[in-house]
Amino acid sequence: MASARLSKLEFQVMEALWSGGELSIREIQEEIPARRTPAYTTVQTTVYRMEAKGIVRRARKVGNFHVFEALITREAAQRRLIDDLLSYFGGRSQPLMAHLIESGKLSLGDVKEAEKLLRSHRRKGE
Amino acid sequence: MASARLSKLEFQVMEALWSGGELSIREIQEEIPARRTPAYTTVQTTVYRMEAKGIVRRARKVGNFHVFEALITREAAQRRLIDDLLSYFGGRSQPLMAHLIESGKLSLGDVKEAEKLLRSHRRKGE
DNA sequence: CCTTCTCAACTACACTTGTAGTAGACAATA
DNA sequence: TATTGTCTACTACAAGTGTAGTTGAGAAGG
Repeated sequence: MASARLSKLEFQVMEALWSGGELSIREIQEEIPARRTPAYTTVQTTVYRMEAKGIVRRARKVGNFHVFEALITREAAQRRLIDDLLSYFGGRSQPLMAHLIESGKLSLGDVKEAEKLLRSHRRKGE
Repeated sequence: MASARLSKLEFQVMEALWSGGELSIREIQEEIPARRTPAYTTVQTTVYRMEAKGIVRRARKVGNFHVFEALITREAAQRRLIDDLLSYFGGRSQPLMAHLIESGKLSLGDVKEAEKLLRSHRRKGE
């Protein structure tokens, strides 16, 4: 139940559910923004597998179709993703930062904002 | 040739090669810091697959064993890893930063250093 | 009511990755 | 030289994931 590692497609399914609340397979499929949209049954298989893993659940049945809902939060999933990445770097975030900066993916504004966030976070304790 | 996605174990193999230069399978295996060290043949299989993918190469033969070397740089591999992660966040690094801060993985010192790095990076242009 | 559409449920398959065993060649050593 | 250890090369296999087809049931529309 902790959080579970999500594959790319699974993450996209979750993204749809986090944004859209309770959705049918069809709705999830339509929500997936991929250039090449996966077939309905591809999404269906993935959702079923996620159900087996306990990361989504059938919320209710509407007519002849089911409506699914997320069982883990976006924050937990994102954190898991990041922790996995960090494990490649021995848990240190410095190499990560360095790369973001070098490849121009981090602006001075981003850093400023991070700093502000960090200060307020520290004020709150923990 | 670009960079290729590396799995965890593959990354550990590369880590050994990046640090140690040219190594035999045995040496790579011994270098892998995992709590539970994989069997010799597990490492061997992985290295062979990496060879097929063109990310390592047999540098030379010493006695009856081969010595392998890395064909991609640590920087390229790390960048690929990070880009893959960012693709989960729509390419934006802000959510990443926020998580790092919230989970206490980013200190004020880290941010300060990032800022410094960013400024000097910008001075150099690009 | 008959036809058509849409789902659910199941099955299938290929590829990647972690995992490791086996057979045979070769080297080192007693 | 006979024995023992170490490598290479090959084979095997299960889990996870992306991919999608088939079959049958039920809804919707004419």
